[in-house]
Amino acid sequence: MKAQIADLVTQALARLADDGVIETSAVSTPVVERARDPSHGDFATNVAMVNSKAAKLRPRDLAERLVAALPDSALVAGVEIAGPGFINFRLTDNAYHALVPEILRLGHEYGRSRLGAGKKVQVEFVSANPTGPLHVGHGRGAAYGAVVADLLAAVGFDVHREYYVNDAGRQMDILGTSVWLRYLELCGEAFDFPSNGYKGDYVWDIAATLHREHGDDYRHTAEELFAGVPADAPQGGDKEAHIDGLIRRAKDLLGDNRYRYVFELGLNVILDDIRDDLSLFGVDYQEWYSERSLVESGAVNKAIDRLREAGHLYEKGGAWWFRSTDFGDEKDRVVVRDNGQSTYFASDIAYHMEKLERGFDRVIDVWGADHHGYVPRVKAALQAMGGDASKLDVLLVQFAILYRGGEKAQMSTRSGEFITLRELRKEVGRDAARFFYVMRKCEQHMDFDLDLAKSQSSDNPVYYVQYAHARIHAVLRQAADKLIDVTPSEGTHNLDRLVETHEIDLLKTLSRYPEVVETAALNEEPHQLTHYLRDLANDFHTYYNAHQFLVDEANLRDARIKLILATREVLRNGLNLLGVDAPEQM
RNA sequence: GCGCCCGUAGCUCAGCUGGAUAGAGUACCGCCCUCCGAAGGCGGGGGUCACAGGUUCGAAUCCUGUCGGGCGCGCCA
Repeated sequence: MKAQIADLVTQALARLADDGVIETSAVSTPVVERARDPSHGDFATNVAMVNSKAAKLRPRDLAERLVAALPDSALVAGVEIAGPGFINFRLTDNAYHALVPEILRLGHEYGRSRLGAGKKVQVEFVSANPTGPLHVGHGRGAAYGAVVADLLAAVGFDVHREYYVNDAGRQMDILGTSVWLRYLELCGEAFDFPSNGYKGDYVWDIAATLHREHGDDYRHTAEELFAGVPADAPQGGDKEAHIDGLIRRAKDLLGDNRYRYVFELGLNVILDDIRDDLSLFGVDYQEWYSERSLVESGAVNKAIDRLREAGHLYEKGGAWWFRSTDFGDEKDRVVVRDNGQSTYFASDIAYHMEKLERGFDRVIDVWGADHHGYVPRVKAALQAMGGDASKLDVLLVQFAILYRGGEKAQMSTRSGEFITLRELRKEVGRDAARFFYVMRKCEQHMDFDLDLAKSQSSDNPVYYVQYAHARIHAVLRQAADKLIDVTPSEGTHNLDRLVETHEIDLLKTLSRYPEVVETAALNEEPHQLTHYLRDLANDFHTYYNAHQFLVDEANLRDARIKLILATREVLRNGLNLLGVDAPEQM
């Protein structure tokens, strides 16, 4: 609808250009916006003000010339010049009526477009280390990334959702060793658990599985275990040196195969849990990309060699450094440690290079805001390797602070650990969690009110929107009870009966939906959709209160039923994009 | 100290990338079910857009500085 108005303006501009009033080259593409104030009509454009200099006319004079040059359109009921030179368009009711059969015909396609023209976009999100269950901090990134991906798909991009699995590296060794240590405790060995080990209950669970299935096969004595290991922090030592020592002992005592078995047991159990958790949260991926596969395929070493050959590496203190400061980073970064191990950053260089090589037109990373300092070095590496760093966009998601009873609730009361995503889902439900997480723009710190998310009242925006959908179904059920046929008539039949203010307002809101999806997608702003759906639900509830739908007069009833069926369609489409259920009953 | 993000109604937040008189929800007060679900609707009060400059026809929005809050500045990931 907006595009149709913009088209009229473009034609008017072209006419003026033909007449030599303005130079074609100077004409900027017209910006047509929804009028904020109803008294300004439905759409407004500022072209006259923007182009007044190029036309050497005062804005209002140019506006008059433009209005005179506008082609006739059945959509437009009136055009006015207002304020400093705005051109306001008022549409006919018929223009809105025509929308209803279009929405009913398009169904779940209404709001979708081919704007993205099938361009390949990768969205990588969550990518939490598989060293424990997802907690609520990951939840926002999960919900946000999933909706951004779905929005991009809705406007015609070819979207590839990916989870980068950090299954290599020191943290995973710490996990594997933690599992083995808990296993040894189950075998009856007594010792102090390392202060830097993973202490969550889930580690016990994995260890118990190992013990149940393999008895004492993996047992070694505590004395063997701690032989030559530096002291832990509580004993006046260093916790990092202590855990590294234990990892070394685990590898030595178990040998490659058995160590790997324990390591993979821990990895697989946790990864399965994460997959399951995300799937129940309505988050699905096309690919789970393994960091270890990058290491084992040699891609990481290849990336390092490539940087070295291009002269971007230097040796200092036994380590290899990437001169990222050449590309705007604050300081240089280590890619190979003095012990010969490549860093996480080295894997990430290889990974991001590989993303570009896979042929994505655009690569989106969704990261927690605490990683923001990491962005310049990744972009620096891509540049250094000759990649197009502008294809990479990193979207930073701020933390969500949970509140319960007005108090901060970051810790789980039971375990004393961070509240898991699973616990959140159980407490407030998937729909509320998904909706709340994307209600705010990502760079905004968010207060997540658990009590509100749980409440089944109009205060709760999720219920408010879902209720509008359920209410429409209640009307249809009511019609069925009264044996009223609600099959909509063809095309625009009877729609000229929709003349009430509430009806036109609702139609206008319905017409906005494709624009909302488009801007929400292109700006990666799911919150625009949540706000829109609240508006739409509000328009519907207001209408519902003001007018009866199942009236005796068949033609009017048909028109109203068609309108609420169209409303149902848009509510459902919008909620679907958010990963929220559209219930028929509540 | 340096870098990134954020300061808008009592509270939680929008504000369509520079437009017209700054908007919602919530909370507070007052109304509305003989009527399709009151999980709803209507009305009311409430603002120095943190502060100070600058850019221009026009600034909550852009630039600079100050103040306040969050995060980051590892041979961790």
